[in-house]
Amino acid sequence: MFEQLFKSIQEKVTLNEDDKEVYKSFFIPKKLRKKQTLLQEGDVCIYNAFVENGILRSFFTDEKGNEHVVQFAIEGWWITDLSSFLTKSNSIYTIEALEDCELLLLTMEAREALMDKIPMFERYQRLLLQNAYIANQARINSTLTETAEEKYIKLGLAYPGIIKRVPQHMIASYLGLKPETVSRVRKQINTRI
Amino acid sequence: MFEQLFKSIQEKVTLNEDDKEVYKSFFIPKKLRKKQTLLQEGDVCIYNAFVENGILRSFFTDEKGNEHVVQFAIEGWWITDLSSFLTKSNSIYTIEALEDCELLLLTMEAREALMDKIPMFERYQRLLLQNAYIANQARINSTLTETAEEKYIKLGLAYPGIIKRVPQHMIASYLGLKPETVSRVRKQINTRI
DNA sequence: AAATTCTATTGATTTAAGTCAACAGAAAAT
DNA sequence: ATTTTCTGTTGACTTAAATCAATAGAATTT
Repeated sequence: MFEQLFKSIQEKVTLNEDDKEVYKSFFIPKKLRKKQTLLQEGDVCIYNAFVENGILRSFFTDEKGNEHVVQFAIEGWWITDLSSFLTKSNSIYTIEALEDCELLLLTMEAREALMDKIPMFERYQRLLLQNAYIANQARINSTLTETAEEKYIKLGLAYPGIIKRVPQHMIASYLGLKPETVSRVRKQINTRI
Repeated sequence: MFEQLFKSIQEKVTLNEDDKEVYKSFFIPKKLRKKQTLLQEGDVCIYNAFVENGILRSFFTDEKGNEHVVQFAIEGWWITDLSSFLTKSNSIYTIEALEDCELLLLTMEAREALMDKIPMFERYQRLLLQNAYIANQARINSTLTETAEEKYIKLGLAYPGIIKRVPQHMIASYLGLKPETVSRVRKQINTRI
């Protein structure tokens, strides 16, 4: 159950056997069936979730009633509404399992206690946040400069696993495109090969 | 010279008089004239800059030769290319003064030493990063859901100081719009009043 | 003071992506 | 097994914003 988590931590900071037991005592294992939610729009996001297995998305609904996918998270990734989690404000996002999932959950209290006990965990968290910030910056640049086709191709290159496992209309939503547009982009790409 | 910095720190964490002297010894004061750059595309970004006075922008140039404004920074804000700064990679961004500026610069070594000496500075930095991450998330959502007019109006509401001090075509660039579009949006808004 | 560059506006036209609608195979639910 | 829902495709048409081009006042530079 903790393989992916320890792998992720070891990629960024040192991790010894004693630490592992501490980690095990702070995370809450949780299974989620496909279509079940970890967070509902309007609720406070009380968990920072690590994905051991499966895939989830976070999304919000705009005033016109359209859903917008904000993030996908597969094995080895974290997912939460950071704003709601940190400030205990009501979330505008829903986090939903797209497949059956195995998660490891961390409450704010557990997170802080863990940072106290294992300083390297604080560094790990900071590195994650830095990477997430840089990735978001790249995503903004992408939406501002690329055509529909470029966006789709780059996503496929960066995260082939996600494009294969997620319905196409959710990929479209993540890219800020309509399903019809993604369908046409794919057709276009295929006829060029 | 340090008023804005101390004000910013005090808004987030505790700050005593001894700390102030430590801070003063680590930051490098730097004046920049309008149009001078703190970072040139292709160079490694070796400074994390705090703006005491003035206004700057960071931007990049895409393959088609179009400039895209990534960030503005006014008094009390930080600006850097975080990716280049952290990984010592060559930056794709240029950081340029839009007015004469007074900056306080922090090298990576000074930043780490400061975090060592003043643990509260690490917390302050983490809080800044969290806020920046949340703001970027909101910006992504905005570009995916809002019309040109909504983007312009919201920017004006959120940062009236920036819209007043920066040429309109840079506002357009920041919003992912063309100058002509912003001009038309403004006309539209005015005729409705 | 004159020349040059920068900035913003407006009009005419184009275009990338959106919208609306119909269809059909795949997957899930009963 | 057979409805029902989900998912992806395609065609016809619309639209928001981009593009191209001309203009002119403001700000800088010389």
